[in-house]
Amino acid sequence: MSNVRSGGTERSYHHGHLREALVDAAVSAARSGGPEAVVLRAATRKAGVSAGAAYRHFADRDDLLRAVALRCLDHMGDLMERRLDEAERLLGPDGAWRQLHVAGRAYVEFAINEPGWFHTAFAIPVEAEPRREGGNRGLFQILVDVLDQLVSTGAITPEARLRAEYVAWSSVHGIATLVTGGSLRDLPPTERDASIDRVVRSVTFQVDNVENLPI
Amino acid sequence: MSNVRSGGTERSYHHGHLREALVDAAVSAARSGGPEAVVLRAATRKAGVSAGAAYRHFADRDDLLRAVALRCLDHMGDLMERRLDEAERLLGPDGAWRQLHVAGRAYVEFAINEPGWFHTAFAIPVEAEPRREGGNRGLFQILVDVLDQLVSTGAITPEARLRAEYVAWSSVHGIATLVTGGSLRDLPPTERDASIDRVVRSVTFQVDNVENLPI
DNA sequence: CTATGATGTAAACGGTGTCTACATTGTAGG
DNA sequence: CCTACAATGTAGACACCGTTTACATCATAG
Repeated sequence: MSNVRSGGTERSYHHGHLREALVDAAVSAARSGGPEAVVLRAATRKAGVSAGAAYRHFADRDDLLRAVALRCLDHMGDLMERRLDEAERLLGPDGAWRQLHVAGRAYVEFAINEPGWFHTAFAIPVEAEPRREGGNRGLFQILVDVLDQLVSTGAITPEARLRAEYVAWSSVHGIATLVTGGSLRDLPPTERDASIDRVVRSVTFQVDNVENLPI
Repeated sequence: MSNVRSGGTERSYHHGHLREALVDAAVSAARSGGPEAVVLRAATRKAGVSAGAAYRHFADRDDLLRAVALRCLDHMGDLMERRLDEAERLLGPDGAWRQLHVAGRAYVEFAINEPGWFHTAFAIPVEAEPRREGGNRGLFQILVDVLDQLVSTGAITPEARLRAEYVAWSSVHGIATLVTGGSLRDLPPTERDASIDRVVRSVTFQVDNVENLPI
């Protein structure tokens, strides 16, 4: 069990932490190259192990990709938790609205600063809600909590709360994907940021209003 | 020039319409398999031609993928034009709002009925606005036109028009990707449809309101 | 009718995911 | 303490992929 000495490259026949080593390598590759950069053989090479060894820990490439996607989602959740913590915590409806806004901005911030990880996070479907390893609640749960607070502070009615997660998530996820590699990928940065701001702000109206449709 | 007789499989040394044949094959594969199913060698095989022949018409695989993506975007534009034509054409603001709604629904309808094509359409960046081959205006232009009508009919103010394409597109594109293969991929169909409806309807408020933000 | 450019072929290269038969090792039970 | 077994890693193969190169065939302009 004591073969992976930090500082020495020697290792016995068994690696010891191969699974993590493979995920580490793949996550690092995905950071710059996105999901396409998650390649089994490259990961085993970086871990100093033969190609077949990977199959002792993953069923196939998609299985590795899923593990990598989970890590990316974790990083994303971490940033969102951090941004929510940093935001001064107003009480009442204004505070709840502010949280929704901060969460949305953090989502897009992550996508822009870590496009490789962002695209990898959504490159493959991942089980509904596998137990979080890290300390964060997970993207969807964060959103749910924020929206619930909107109701409990009286900012919106329970009717408006219905399916509000889909509405909010769609907007933010949409602008994030369009702006990072999507059709809006080469908007001038200032125009890009203004658009993001406009979208994130407009989520308010999507969530708030629920009647009086002109159609 | 007369070697590809419909009905006979014989063909002379030169194919005649190889480029189109390759795109056809790849588009057909993408329909069921998405962008991953666009593979050069498979396309050449289906066209009855050697692998290298593809490089007389495409610089590399991505070049073929781009051509396929263009065709997918075309199909998408066709559906949207059709749905807009079918919708009874009210005059004034109500008609303009209705057009926006119909366009949004058609976008998501295409994504759900042709997920392979939908994902392929956005799998690779395609030049800003390459001249449309087909009869349709292209996704972005359709959206722009619809939004412009919102202004000209007095449905919204010119200030609300600013960057409205990003707002509307984000919502619709977001729900479309989340629901087809994304994190919302296995929502029960009725819940899924209700969510889509909620999102598309809420675009109205995003576009309409532009002030009085609670934050 | 012939030279030339366009188009297709054959064969090879390195890379990939995946499988199978085998080698090594940690460890639980005698 | 030893040994059988389960876990883990290796070597080598297979089929497939994208891409390149040298060559073959053909349509057509002059």
